[in-house]
Amino acid sequence: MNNVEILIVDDEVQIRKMLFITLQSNAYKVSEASNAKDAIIRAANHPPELILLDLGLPDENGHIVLQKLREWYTKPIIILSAHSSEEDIVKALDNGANDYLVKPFRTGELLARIRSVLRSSKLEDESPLLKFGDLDLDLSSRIVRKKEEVVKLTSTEYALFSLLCKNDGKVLTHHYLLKQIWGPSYVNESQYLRVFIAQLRKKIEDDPNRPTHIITESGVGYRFL
Amino acid sequence: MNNVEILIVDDEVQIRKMLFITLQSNAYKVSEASNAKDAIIRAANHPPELILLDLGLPDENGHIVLQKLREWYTKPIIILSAHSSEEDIVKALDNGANDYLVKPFRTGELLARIRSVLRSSKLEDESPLLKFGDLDLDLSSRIVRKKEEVVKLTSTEYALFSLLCKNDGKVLTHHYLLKQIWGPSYVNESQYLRVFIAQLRKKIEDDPNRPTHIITESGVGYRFL
DNA sequence: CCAAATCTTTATAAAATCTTTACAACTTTA
DNA sequence: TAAAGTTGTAAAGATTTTATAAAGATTTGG
Repeated sequence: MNNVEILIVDDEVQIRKMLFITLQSNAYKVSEASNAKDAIIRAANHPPELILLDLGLPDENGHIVLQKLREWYTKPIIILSAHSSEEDIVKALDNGANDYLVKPFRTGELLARIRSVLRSSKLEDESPLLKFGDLDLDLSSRIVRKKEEVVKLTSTEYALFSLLCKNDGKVLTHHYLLKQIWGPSYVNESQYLRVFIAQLRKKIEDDPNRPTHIITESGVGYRFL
Repeated sequence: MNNVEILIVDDEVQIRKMLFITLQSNAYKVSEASNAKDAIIRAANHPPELILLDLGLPDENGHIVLQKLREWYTKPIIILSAHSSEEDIVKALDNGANDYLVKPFRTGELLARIRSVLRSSKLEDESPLLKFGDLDLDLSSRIVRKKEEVVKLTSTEYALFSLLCKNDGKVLTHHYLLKQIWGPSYVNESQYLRVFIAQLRKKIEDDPNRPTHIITESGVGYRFL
């Protein structure tokens, strides 16, 4: 489950069911509405990341529903419609729809279009943040924190630290670390590693003499916890 | 003329001509490329607001062209293709295309889809006033203030400053900054960056010798706070 | 066209980082 | 537990990277 919620708005039960299964099996969180009124209430109460909107609703014209939603809802809306007339398509897009798919559509294409609009609507919300006890590593902004305090690392120290973090729990061999950080021709320069591990421990361990994060596996390599 | 520039990439002269007329009569500024190489050069030299990309180019596979563009080009790309297979559509959308239209398409729909992607791409970078301590940046009027006083920046200085502001907190690499500000062929001219960073610091830092806003990440790049 | 502004290039100083050395401390193994 | 092998640490030296000023080249605006 990637925690992205999608609201399906369609009056036909079979289509809702089909969409529900498709989306859920692709790790989306799904909610449903079968008419315009319900759709607007649900969207308002618990705004989803994306709305799939059928234009042919029983209680209100789909274009009106779209306009009402767009008065305040800024996230993507994809139209699903049985009508393929240019007039409908242009009107929907100009009313703020992000995409328009004509029924029947191919599920692969629907999923790709969902990924596409979600991608471009994604501002900066998710920065992959790794947490290890009192240590945080933000990969996108390249920031390491210890107890909320930013720790200043040189580029080599950061490369080593992030590599250890990305493989937390695993033992990384000297050979592997040297190859990844310094390159294949440095695989025998174990002393580099010792110097940099010591520097890292000084910066991130409470007591560098009794490390709890960077563990030595004698004769093999290091492990990050 | 609304000053929005669109780059048409298609090898067929008739289609280019048709698109040119359609777009120009709808107040877009239009440039053209008839092959992959030319397209990439044009997009790099003078990045348009949107690219219409035909997948069937003579000199290179369209999907590859799309990938190459997406390495650095962040604005919308709409694919125009004679192929309607689900495989092509999904692949293009997952490679970063914002929309996919199958030829022959209706011009009204094309224009509506152009408006749609331009609209959502505009939403992203519109946060009128950015504030960072004693610094203000108004993106729409291009005005920078330090303690209410307007700071006069040259266009290159402004480009650099606003790029840093828009990514505050993150480390931006030399490579990235050079590519964004000066273009892909300047990625090794690190000295430019040093000169302009120094000029910016003179203008916006209280003490340029002890910068608090533009932070050097040695060996990597710069970070704005 | 000229003058001012801006950008590019060069030179050099300063700072930060990396590499190497020497030796101390720890682990493993017999 | 002693010897051998491995790892840790500090600090000096070497190298790389960055900062800055200023001169030359180019562009821009009047």
